[in-house]
Amino acid sequence: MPYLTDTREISDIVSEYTKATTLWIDTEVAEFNSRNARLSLIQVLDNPDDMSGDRVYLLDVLDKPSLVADFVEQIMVNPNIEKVFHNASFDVKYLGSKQAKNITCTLEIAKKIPYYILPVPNYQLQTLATLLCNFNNIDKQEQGSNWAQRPLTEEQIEYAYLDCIYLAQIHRRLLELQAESNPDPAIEDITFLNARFSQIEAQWKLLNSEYEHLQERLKKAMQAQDISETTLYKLTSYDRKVVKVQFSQLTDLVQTQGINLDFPVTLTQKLQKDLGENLEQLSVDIEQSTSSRLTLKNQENNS
DNA sequence: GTCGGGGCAGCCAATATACC
DNA sequence: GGTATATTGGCTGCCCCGAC
Repeated sequence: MPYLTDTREISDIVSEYTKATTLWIDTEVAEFNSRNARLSLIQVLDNPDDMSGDRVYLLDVLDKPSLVADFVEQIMVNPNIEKVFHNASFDVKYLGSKQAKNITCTLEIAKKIPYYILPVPNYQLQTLATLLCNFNNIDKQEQGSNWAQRPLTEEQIEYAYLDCIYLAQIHRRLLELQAESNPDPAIEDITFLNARFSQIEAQWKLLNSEYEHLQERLKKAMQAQDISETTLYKLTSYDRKVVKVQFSQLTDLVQTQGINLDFPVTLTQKLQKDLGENLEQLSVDIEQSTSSRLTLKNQENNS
């Protein structure tokens, strides 16, 4: 886990990375909760098979904006290099934001995989590393540590390089699960899907009806007994506000005040009926769409 | 043909979740 | 604490279906 602080050495390795096709990247941000938030470290792994950490380079970029700009220009903006992050939007915000191209986010991949294929309580890097890749004893205490201090502690450096290792391993497993959860519809086994779907539908109806019923009963009971929290659940409520005005009053105001206000209004079937033949005087925009649904066939006709 | 209920989808505001 | 995105729950519109 080479830890580079020398500007020249960092520039050299960044130049090397321009030849890569995929990089697994994490960052540490100093004073993240202030207006002075700035990059402290950029950790880069260029070989996902490395578990030793030898291929994870820690680039110390604290208060070296020209190095960060160089990294953005050579790596982040380059569409030929895939950059893999966990919760990419957070890191990318400090690394070129919208200019960044070819970004992969393991958090987004994970969330798109159905729960039954990836049953995890949350999608934190630590959780995925433990449950998906069998890493144990992961310490996330350093996450909130002082990344503005120099020198960094051994624990901070250890934490920083391990995150890249976890990231690459999680990414690999997620790609496998993603492939499993996205079969080509053209070659799916419809007989199998029919059987499995009808099999779990019966169980689902039974379980779901109890689930929804219990949820309603629990909510009502907690409200009635004025209990906002149990050992397992908390009940929150909020006031919603909907502001309404008569359509005629709104149009009058817009006309008399000369307000620039124009937007499409959905003409519901009722409105269309109310407008009658007047509808023909309007240049309406019609959006067509097709929706499909699956219904159980009548079992009597099915025999 | 009309009416009403149920299922589904879309919209919106509030809230939760990731990261450091 | 900042920020982007997803989720949740209420509301509404639309369609289908059964009853009359």
